[in-house]
Formats: sequence, structure tokens, C-alpha cells
Amino acid sequence: MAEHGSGEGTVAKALAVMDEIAGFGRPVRFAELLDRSPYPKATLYRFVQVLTKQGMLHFDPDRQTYAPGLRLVRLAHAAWQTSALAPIARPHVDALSEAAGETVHLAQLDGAQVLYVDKRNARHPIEMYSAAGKVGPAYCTGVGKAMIAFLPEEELARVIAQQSFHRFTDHTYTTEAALRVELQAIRARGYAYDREEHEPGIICIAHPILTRAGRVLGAMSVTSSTARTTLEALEDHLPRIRAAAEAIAAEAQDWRFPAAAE
Amino acid sequence: MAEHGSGEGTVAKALAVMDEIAGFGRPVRFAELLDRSPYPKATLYRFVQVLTKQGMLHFDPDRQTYAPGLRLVRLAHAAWQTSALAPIARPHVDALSEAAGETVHLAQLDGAQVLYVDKRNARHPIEMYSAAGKVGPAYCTGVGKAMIAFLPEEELARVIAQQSFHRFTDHTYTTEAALRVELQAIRARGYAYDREEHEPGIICIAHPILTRAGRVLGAMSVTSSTARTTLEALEDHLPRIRAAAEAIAAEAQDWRFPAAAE
DNA sequence: AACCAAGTTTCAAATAATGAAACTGAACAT
DNA sequence: ATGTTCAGTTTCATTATTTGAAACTTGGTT
Repeated sequence: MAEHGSGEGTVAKALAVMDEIAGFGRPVRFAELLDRSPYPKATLYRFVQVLTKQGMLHFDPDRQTYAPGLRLVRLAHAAWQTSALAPIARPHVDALSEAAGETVHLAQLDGAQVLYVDKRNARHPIEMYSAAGKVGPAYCTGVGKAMIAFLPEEELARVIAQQSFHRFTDHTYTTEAALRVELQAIRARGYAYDREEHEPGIICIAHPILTRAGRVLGAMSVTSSTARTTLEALEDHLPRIRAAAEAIAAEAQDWRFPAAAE
Repeated sequence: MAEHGSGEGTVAKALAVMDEIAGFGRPVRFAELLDRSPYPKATLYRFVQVLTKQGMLHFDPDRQTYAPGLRLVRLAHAAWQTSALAPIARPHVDALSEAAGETVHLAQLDGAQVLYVDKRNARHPIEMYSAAGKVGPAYCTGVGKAMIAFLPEEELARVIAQQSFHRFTDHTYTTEAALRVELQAIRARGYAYDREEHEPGIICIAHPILTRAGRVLGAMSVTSSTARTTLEALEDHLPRIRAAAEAIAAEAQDWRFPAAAE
């Protein structure tokens, strides 16, 4: 009856193992995993076996290492395509980066983190998965703040509770109170700035993407560096960003999937 | 003791549900899923609940639909990055498409299917997830044939047994016997052609990526259309393709992950 | 108000997950 | 050769999770 701490479902545990492996950022040996894992050898072993047989992990027999598997890439493809935001936003992201001549990010909120779902880079035409799939902190990025500012209070509280408030730069807001003041300003203004809060020299202007009902779908930002421009200059792009964000919201809202064709 | 047919592990079942949902290619309602699912209502319900809580599925409360979730995108990012092939191959894929002025595909074998892990398009600079993550048949694509031709017999037999041999075009090989002859020719030649076997008007030349020991890592192709060129003309790119494939193989082979930096 | 369909909860029985310990086998040292 | 260590694998009685029929709730429809 009473929660005993060990009852969170087999699926959840298996996925935690996936996260662990993905977190390494490189192929790992079983023993390395075991060190970090709360599970006994036999249990972890079986998880890894099952996940490998399922294609969620790939085992390299030469090096005896495990890495996230191809089935994930297949599933993620479906996730991206099916998402109500990313495919719709794509042409707008393209157009915006073209017009602004700067890097454009499209992000969604994934729990308490920011997940970049698309990116268009100004110089190099684009960066692939390296961009899509990356996560970042919500409390000190333009897109992060633009999204959480418009969350209902209950959810916002949950998200804030999970922020690390690590001081990345001198400009990082490192307390809930300071962040709350900033979020209030963002709500009043309608969009967010990143004043080198996450990375020195990197600034951006970020706009939320909201449904008519005010639900947060994502955010979009135009990013540059202090070496190239200023926040004031970036603000020139505001009308475009706002227009793009609103267009995306409208399309995402009205959108129904076409009846499955072939 | 005896296999009872119903014992394949909870994790496997949950992943089957994921596949089912991903297969729809659009957000689905619970009832739709239930129709196609072998599980009773309560069981499927719990799976969907758990997967949603885990972020593997996303539930749209407005439309009451489920779709693959953001956690997948995060995990797939790790899969792509960690893969011993894709990140290494990227610059080579870039260079090859630049030099050839044609579309370049990078693929791996995922079970009996071809999974495209990267793509560079001649005209538009690139296509995102829409390309990476896509799957195709192994028996009638250039990259597919280039890979399976170099599989050890035992594995090849298993893969061939899983091919549909659907006739996509007049040129599709539709029997195992015919395919076996073609694979023999590919082994002799060292690379593969696609003579409009999958899509009318689409031709390509595909080269396997093999370790020194002969293990299949993937394949790479230069693709064009009969409207623009001929197979003979495409063959001019062979030296480049071969060089790229060999360079990738060499790098992938020697590659150790850098000691985890920050 | 009665009906229906979609979604949610319950609970005893059936099944699968658990993990300590024993085992295997390779790599290396003696 | 022989022993030692360590990484990886298997076993099996115990434990706790999953299962699914059925009952229930909810919201929309006739």
C-alpha cells in the first residue's frame, strides 16, 4: 500500500538506464554503467540486454560498448514529424533566419528544460541533430524565459523548483526572486531578452509561441553576439519574430493531420 | 518453463506501443490505438499513461491525442552524436555533395531495413529530421544492396527472409534468386547501382563502408534522376565516393571517444 | 431522462522482475 | 603450466509488479 521507494514501474527504470547511457555522450562499457547505476549487476544486465535486443541500444561487439540505438532515430523522426510545432514552423524559421541574417532557434519546453527542436544558422547553412535534440536551462536562455513566463502559476512553480540557478555568467539570474522579477517584465513586454545570461557574448531576443487560449507551445529566438551587434539592433527584428511566432501559433492551432495518405 | 506466448517483457511491450503510435504518423486517440492493439483496454491505458509521464509520448489535452514525445528527440540526439558513423561522416558527406553537386545519402542497416542517418541535398542545402530517421527497403535501394551484399551469409539470409520483394518499379528485383545474382555482382564490383529499382527515374551509385575486418558499418550514395543524368555519368563520381567511404571507415575504426570534456 | 461511447479505476490472480550468489572465461602475472 | 583477478553471464527462490474482466465515471447525443 505505502510507497516503498522501489515501485516506479519497470518501463520507467529501463528508460532511466537509457538516459544514463545517453548522458555519457559516448559509448560505455557495462562496468562503467554499473558504477553509476542504483541497480545490482544482474538487474542492470537484463535491462541492457532487453534494450539492446529492442534496438534502443546498440552494442559494439569489437569494443564491448553500449550506445543509444537506431530505433531511437526512427522514433525521433516520427516525433519530429508528428509534432504539431516543428514541421509547421520550419518554413517560418527558414524565412526568419534568411531575413534577419542571424541564427534562429525554435525551442519547446521539455519538463523543466528547454529543448531545441530546430535551428537555422546564419553562416553555415544549418546544423543537424547537433542542434535539434540539444537541451538547455530554462532560467537563463531567451527561449526558456519566454516560455516559462507564460506558464500558469502552478506549473511555473514546479518548473522553477527544478532550476539549478547555476551562475553561468555575471548576468545570470541566480535566485528565484530575481528570475520572478524578470519574468514579470517579460510578461509585460511580451517577449524576452537574453543579456549574456547563459554564455558570455551571446545575446538574443526571444518570442513565445502561444495558442489563442494562452497555452505555451514553444518559443523562437534570433541570436547573435555582442561582437557583431547589440540588443538594441537585434530589436529591429522584433516585428518579424512576432509575425513568425503568431503565424506558427495560428497554423499549429488550426492544424489537423491530413487523412493518412498511403 | 515452456514459452507461453505472452512472455516477452514489459519493456518490449511498452516499446511496441511506441512503435504503434509512431507508425500512425499523426497524433492518435486512445480508442484508435485500442482497436489496433492486442492488449485489453486497462493494460493499454496504463502503458500510455506511463509512457506519457515518462515523456516518451506527448498528450495533447485539447485534442485528446497521443504523439511521440520530446524525450525521444533528446535521446535521438545522443544516439546520433554517439554513433560511431554519423558524426565522423558528416564532413565527408558535405564535401562529397559539394564536389558531386548531387544528393548524398548516408545510411545504416537497422535490422532488415535501411535507415538514412544523414542526407545532403544538392539544391536545398539540407533536409532535417525529415531525412535522418527515414527508413527504406534494403533489397531495392543502392545503399541497401551495397550493405547487405557484404553481410556474412548467415546474417544475409536472415535479412533476405524479411524483405517484402514488393515490385516498386519494372526494374525491382522481386525474387531472392534475382537479388542474390545482383548481390554477387555487387561484391565483385565493390559497389552498387540503383537502376530505378525503388522509384522511377531515380538512379544512384552506392558504396559500402566497411571496417578492415569487413564488417558493414553503413553505406553512402550519390543519387540523381534519369532526367538529369545517366548511371554512366554518375560513375564519374566513383573515385570520390570510394575515397570518402574509405576515409570514413578508417576514421570510424580508429576512433576512440575523447575523454569526456565538461 | 435515457442512452451511448470514451475514458478511468478496482482488485484478486497470474506473471514477470529481482538480486544474492555462483559460474565462466579471458587477460595477466607468477 | 598454474593461480589470480576482473568483466561479464546465468541461476533460481523470493518478491512485487503487471494483468485484465468488470464496474464505474464522464460528457456528449437523441
